[in-house]
Amino acid sequence: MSPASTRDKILDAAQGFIARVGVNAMSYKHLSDVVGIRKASIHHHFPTKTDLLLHVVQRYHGHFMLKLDSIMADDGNGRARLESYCKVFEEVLTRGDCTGSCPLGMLVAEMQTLDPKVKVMLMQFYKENQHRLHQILEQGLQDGSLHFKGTREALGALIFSLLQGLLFLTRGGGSVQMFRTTVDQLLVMV
Amino acid sequence: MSPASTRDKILDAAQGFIARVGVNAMSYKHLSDVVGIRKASIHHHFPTKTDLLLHVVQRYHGHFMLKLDSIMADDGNGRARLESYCKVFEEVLTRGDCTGSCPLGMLVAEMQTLDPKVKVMLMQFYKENQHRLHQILEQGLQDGSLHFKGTREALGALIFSLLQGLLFLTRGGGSVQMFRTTVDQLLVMV
DNA sequence: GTCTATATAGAGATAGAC
DNA sequence: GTCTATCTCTATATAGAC
Repeated sequence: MSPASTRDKILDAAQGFIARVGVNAMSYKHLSDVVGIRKASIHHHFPTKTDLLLHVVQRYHGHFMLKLDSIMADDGNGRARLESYCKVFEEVLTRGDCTGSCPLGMLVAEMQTLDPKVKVMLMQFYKENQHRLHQILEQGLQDGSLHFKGTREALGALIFSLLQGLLFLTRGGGSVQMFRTTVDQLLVMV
Repeated sequence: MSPASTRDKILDAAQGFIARVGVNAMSYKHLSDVVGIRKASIHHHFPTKTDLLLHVVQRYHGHFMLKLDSIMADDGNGRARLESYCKVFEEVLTRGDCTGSCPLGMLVAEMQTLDPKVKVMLMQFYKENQHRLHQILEQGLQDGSLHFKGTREALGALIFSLLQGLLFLTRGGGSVQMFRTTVDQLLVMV
């Protein structure tokens, strides 16, 4: 891996804390301890917590969408793409120390305490996920690899809610195995 | 409604804050403002935040299970009971100022920052929900009102994750309507 | 049970030297 | 860019009077 800049180290640390304990339990002191520089130096890179948050969200959003775009570019029918989509969420769980969830999901949970600018970005994340899911589900209907009653919209909302909920609950005593089992259950139902 | 004791008012206020903003964004000052007594008086009833948390969880757990038990006592087939089960979650959303989610779901999200005693109670809540769901799904299979592939366990985990995830995401720009639509989608798939 | 007052620690943030 | 030092505010929690 390429040597990360201090700025990136801070973003990495912040993203990890948010995923594990949430924004409101993360402090500049915590970041300072992990990154190895003083609090004031963190403030040099990100003057306020909202600044930091905006950049964490933006970066994560970008990386996540790149992954989804690569799924959409792959060969494969709708079902294969839906499986890949779920796999992206599983990787969120298995990467790192396995205690985290999706940092943006965590921020949605704490949304009432955030700057409106962050809220807007979080809603955009939701919207773009829905868009990709609609495409995948539509394709699956067309190529006959997916079968379901109801609308793409409703099933898309169901799938995204399920995956985010799973990430939350898995940390409460759950395991990657439980995550997989539940996703498999979804896949036998479509 | 019966006149609530100060103790109950504190628990009500705490539960509301947890559901809306989480434990880590809730302070004794906030509670003091809502209940109308001083911080020190809150400490008289609940010396530490963990004490308060334990009682909030215990009370909510009790009330929730009473509701589920009344569902299990009603007449009705498996499908009707599953609909009632989902309705209990919808009521969490529509009650009060509509910005909250399940306080225990929120605590699960913040689990890494909590006292181990609270964690144990949260896992118990999950376990008992799973137990009720297994019963409902089994009954639905027996009486022919529900049809699904896979196991009761996997579908139970899916349903609970979905409902908790929905409560989280609905607050991020969602509505009760979206909650209902998604639950309806679940119900046409079983 | 509720109050005032206080202790102690930590938060986010800024000024200015190097 | 990083540091020391400091400001201001808020957090949890306790002591002791009424």
